[in-house]
Amino acid sequence: MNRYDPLKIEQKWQAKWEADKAFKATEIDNKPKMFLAEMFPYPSGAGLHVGHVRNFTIVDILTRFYAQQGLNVLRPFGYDTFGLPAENYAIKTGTAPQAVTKTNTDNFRKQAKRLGYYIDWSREINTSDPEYYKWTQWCFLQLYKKGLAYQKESYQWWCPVDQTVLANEQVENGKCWRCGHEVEKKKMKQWFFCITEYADELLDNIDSLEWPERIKTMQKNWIGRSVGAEIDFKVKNGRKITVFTTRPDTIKGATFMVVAPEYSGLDALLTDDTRDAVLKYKQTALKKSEIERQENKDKTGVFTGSYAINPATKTEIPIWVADYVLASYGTGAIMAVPAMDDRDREFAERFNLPIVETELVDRDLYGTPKTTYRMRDWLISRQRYWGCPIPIAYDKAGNPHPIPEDQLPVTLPEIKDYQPDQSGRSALAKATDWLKVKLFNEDTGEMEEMTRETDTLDGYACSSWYLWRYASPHDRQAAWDPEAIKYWEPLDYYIGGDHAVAHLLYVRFWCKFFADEGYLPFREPVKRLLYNGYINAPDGKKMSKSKGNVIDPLDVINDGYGADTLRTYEMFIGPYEMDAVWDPRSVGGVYRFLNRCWTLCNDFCESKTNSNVSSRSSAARQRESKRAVPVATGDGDAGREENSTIRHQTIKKVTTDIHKYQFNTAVAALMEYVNELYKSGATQDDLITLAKLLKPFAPHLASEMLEHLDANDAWPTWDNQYLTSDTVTVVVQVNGKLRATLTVDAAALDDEQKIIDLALAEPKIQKYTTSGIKKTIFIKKAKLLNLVV
RNA sequence: GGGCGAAUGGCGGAAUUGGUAGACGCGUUGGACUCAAAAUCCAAUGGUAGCAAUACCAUGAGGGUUCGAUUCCCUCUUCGCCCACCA
Repeated sequence: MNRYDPLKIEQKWQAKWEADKAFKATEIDNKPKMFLAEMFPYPSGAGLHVGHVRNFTIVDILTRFYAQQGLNVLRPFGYDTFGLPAENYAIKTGTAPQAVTKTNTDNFRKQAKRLGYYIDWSREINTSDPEYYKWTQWCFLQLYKKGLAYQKESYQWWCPVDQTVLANEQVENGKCWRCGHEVEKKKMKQWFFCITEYADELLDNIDSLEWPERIKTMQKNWIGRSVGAEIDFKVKNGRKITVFTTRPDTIKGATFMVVAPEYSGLDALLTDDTRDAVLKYKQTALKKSEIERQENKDKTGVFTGSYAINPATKTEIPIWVADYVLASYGTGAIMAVPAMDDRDREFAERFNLPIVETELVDRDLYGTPKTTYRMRDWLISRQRYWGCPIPIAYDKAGNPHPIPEDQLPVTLPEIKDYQPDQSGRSALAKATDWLKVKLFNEDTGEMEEMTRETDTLDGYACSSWYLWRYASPHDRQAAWDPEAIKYWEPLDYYIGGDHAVAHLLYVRFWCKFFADEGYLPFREPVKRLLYNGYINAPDGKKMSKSKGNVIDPLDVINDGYGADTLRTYEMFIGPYEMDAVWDPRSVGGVYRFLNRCWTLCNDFCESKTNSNVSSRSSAARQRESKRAVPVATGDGDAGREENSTIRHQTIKKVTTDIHKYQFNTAVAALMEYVNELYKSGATQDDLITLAKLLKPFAPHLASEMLEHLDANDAWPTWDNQYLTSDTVTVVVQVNGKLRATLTVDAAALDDEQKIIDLALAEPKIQKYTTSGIKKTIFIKKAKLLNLVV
């Protein structure tokens, strides 16, 4: 007898898949397509972790499920390789990020193959490959041409450790998302993408997406649309202050105004008496870290010395400066209505400002309707080396000029010292030869030596279009091929457990932009999004190197469990969208299940061979009769009809569960099936069905079984006629409590009176019905009778 | 402070257009096989009482609707996530 040897089986099939290029998608086909992808990983030096395996396995199950159903499936793979970890490693060790990236992607590829994933390896992409980032730069230039990539000088989040600015989305609780250090505000000229241009559409389309509600809500919160009005307040010195408010109807209660410390018109409001105090306040406010602002919400502020006229009441109201008003939201100035707004009231009470009850006026009486958003434009400059160079150069006057498209890519120069220079610029500033570029200056009409931009693009820019690159990953003529796009896109399934807001918002933004430019025939890039939960360590805590509680998936495989057990276990661990805790002992349970599948198949094949040999020794026969696993053979076998029911039940359960992404209960159904086959004996049909249903989860073992059984992997279908049985169990309740069950012919369900009579004939029921029956309730669908006494 | 979600045996989790609560797995206990162990196989396994049939209790707590509630409604507790001085 052959033991289940996962390592041997998996090696065999992985070699075969590799040699056959088994998972290559058909380019463009008449067949219906199915395009699936995980959120491509950042290939760290540590290799795949169990979270990757959970994510990739969900994609793999759906991919294989649809492949077995005969669809033309595309499941490519890629690496998000630009970013700080590789660069910081380069600074520390002097190893080029290019080399580190090569090592890490090679390792990721090897490990993904070791897990048996259905990946079209001919479509691998890598964001730091010049062939790829050439087109990232092309995308930038399209946005630039339309004025949606622009430069602006303003206060930005700056991480002093990583020496770079950060997008709003990359500041978490006042700290850098990468290194965790507190961020500061720094006034800098930076590049932005004008995502706010699409704010309304990004918000309005959310409801139409087949995405988890949680993610949709997070995106809505992030965009944060407020509908209100802008109102001009005349200042006594002849200027005006425009405020944004969602409650223009409360204007009569506006008893003072407040501007942010960074408010651009602040200086003009100051008087000689107030100037020193206000400037001192401004300085303190700018130095305050985000953390400090969050911890101390006591209102602070100072009077500017100026007054404005409330256009509704015509009264003079004082203008204050306070840091509870944000420069970056609305106009950076507010009308304060302490009678209506808690923050204004708190401020008024703190500084003894008047609070007057207000009667409401018509919303449009004093202002013009205006909508603002919480979302800001996307800051894309990074003062780092290991990123996609921004294809811009500056002339002598400092004006930016785009690098012509035919000169792309602007490749990263190879350098020796990756440390950013101390002036707040990336290490690229030190690549003196690379910095110089001769370009035609359209302003002067002459060729001119210009200086390249030394900022690189936020990594999120590189991942904002890779889903379209997958359609034609090696296209040298264009970022993506319109014909391939038309066939494959949009993405049918996108699966991940991170990037709920930033990445998923950016991809949607670029999609709408390129749709407007005529490059994409759709406005939403991702039809269905699945968001899987984390896997925590056996101690219930988050896995981390420092805590020493990391489970390495490759260790699990190499300990002898194999990839099939690892994959199936991670699906069985719980609902895919919930966080889960790794339980080493439960891994063994899944291994036992696969072992039982193997044993059933192996015993069946052996007994089939043996039954053709008439000269079996009686000892061999005796040995066999002691074996606990019965094997049903031949069409006339008694177990056959019985198995048809559970076989078809299992097909239905597994198929519908996969459609509902309930992978854990699909595995449970397969376990039940195997348990039943152990009891009643397995026919060839049973085993083929089992292998086919098992294949998305444990593809190596299932392939081996199908080979032994001489069968293909076409997804089985169920026949409803096998799902009904001749007899049914009817539940009999008294006052809603289970008191007895009846076994009756299925036909009897149509005869309510007969069921009642049968129930009343039961001694167990009679015990409870001596006082007479008030009412009977029979639910045919639930096969349930309730007697009310 | 606002929003969303969750709470079921010793553990992970099943089951909801309201209809047999605890599928499946882990763990535990007993047994078979073995010189022995591992592996494998079989059986039992929510709690309390009982030899048993069985009875009562039980889905975070308390109310409500209903013939019937893990499922629907109200109040509360705890935990998780998101947003948070956004005018």
